[in-house]
Amino acid sequence: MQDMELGHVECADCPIRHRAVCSRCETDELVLLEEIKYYRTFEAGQTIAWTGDKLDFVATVVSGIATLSQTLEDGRTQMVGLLLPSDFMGRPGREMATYDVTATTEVVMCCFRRRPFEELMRTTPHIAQRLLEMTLDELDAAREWMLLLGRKTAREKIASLLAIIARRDASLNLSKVGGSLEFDLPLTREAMADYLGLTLETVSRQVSALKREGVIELAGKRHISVPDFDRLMLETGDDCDGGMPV
Amino acid sequence: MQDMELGHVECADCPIRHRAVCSRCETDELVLLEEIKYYRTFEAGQTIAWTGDKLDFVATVVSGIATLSQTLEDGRTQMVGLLLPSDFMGRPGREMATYDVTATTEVVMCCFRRRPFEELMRTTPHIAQRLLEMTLDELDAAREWMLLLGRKTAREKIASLLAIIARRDASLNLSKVGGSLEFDLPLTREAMADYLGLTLETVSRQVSALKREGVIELAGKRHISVPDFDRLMLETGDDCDGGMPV
DNA sequence: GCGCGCACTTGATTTCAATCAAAGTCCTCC
DNA sequence: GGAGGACTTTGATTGAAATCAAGTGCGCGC
Repeated sequence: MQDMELGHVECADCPIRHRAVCSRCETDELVLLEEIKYYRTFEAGQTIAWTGDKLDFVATVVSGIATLSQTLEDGRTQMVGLLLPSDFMGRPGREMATYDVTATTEVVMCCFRRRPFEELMRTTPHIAQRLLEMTLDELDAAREWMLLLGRKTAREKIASLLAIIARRDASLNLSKVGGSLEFDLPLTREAMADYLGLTLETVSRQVSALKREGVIELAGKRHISVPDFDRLMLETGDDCDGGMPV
Repeated sequence: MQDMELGHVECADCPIRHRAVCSRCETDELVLLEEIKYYRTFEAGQTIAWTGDKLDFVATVVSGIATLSQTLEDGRTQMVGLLLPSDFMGRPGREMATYDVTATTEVVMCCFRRRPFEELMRTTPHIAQRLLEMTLDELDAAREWMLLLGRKTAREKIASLLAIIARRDASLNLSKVGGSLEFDLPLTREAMADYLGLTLETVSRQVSALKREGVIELAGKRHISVPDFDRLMLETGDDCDGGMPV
């Protein structure tokens, strides 16, 4: 039960910590959460919720990757969020899903029934504050993505996505080897395109270009290694003050 | 003191209601808020905060329009949010501004000193819940904007922006005349471009095109009237189920 | 009134990414 | 092992918006 300062709580059975829950009042909450929680598994490609569906639970991603996306009338789609392990899904106080939620890999979720969870929120003030913090983080991420979608070139978009996944992966898996980072892309070229506001052909071309120029190395289609993270960051167009991950 | 169900609270002096505050416990809060509030006026074009600045207040926009924007190293900028009257600005629990905040018109803000406001949040649980709701709304708006930035054409972007401003303006000012809506654009062509991820020339061209085709009418550069809102909505690419404003 | 500056418009050209089209690679299931 | 299909790459061409470059119109101060 370490890392309590971070506001995480380790669940009895889940391998990940639930960020939605406040550390200051953890004991009572854990007891309550244990009572209302259950697990669900979604297979790769399965739709977890369509926009407008009634969702009777909120959940934390335990493993796997899910995406949030929106679609225009004529079928153009834009991914608006990515759910990685430890991310929270669902809106206390909102019954309807606001986006299409899809499992891109097999996804295991630790679900909490909506009503009791909302009750818990009402009686445990810190939970709302914790959710507020998390939502503010999501909002920051969404706005950073707006900058990417509105102003970055295709190459910068790809580099940014790779940098984000690399950083996230490094902090979760500690897979850093020497100065290089390795990870498996959890997304198809099409999903990357939907996330970046590009076509899959453009994604493929830019990935090839980054490979050709030695910014990244590819083993197979999906396994990527980044020999020099700073070099990759240079391609993102961002301020590079963020520094190395981990 | 009507509209209490909406979670608004009417402030003694402000012409607008503060959405940040919960209606259920309004009396105590109002007393406290009165004690820690003060007004600030920013002139058109003035920067309210730069990214990274320490902000010792949170605030509600009373009048005028402010923008939130982010910038890449080489100066490309993307607006990531628009603050209209009654919108809330600032992050409880976060000292630093995450974006550049700029007044595009003269802006009057009703400010609350940070420390007492955060204290109020701690002692009044409903405030965190109210802020959570508002932040979720902002997140939805940001994600809708991601769809616009990533997948819409220039024409659709312009139509979407005009529809949003028209709808918002109609609900605030009840300026609907017959079947048509009229409003003044609060943004320059350049600001519109920054919001939509376009250049100002493209904005100008597309506005001209919509005018030429009778979708909108222009009086001067900034005064717009929309003879048929549904016609405008057709140009946005969205589902048109949202219907007429007001 | 006149000139100045700013916001905006319009035109010509270029460019980056989309689109259209055809292979190539890898994996699974017979 | 080989056929089929999903995913990916690459090439040729098109097209939408950016860029470069003049202009216009309007308000304001002198």
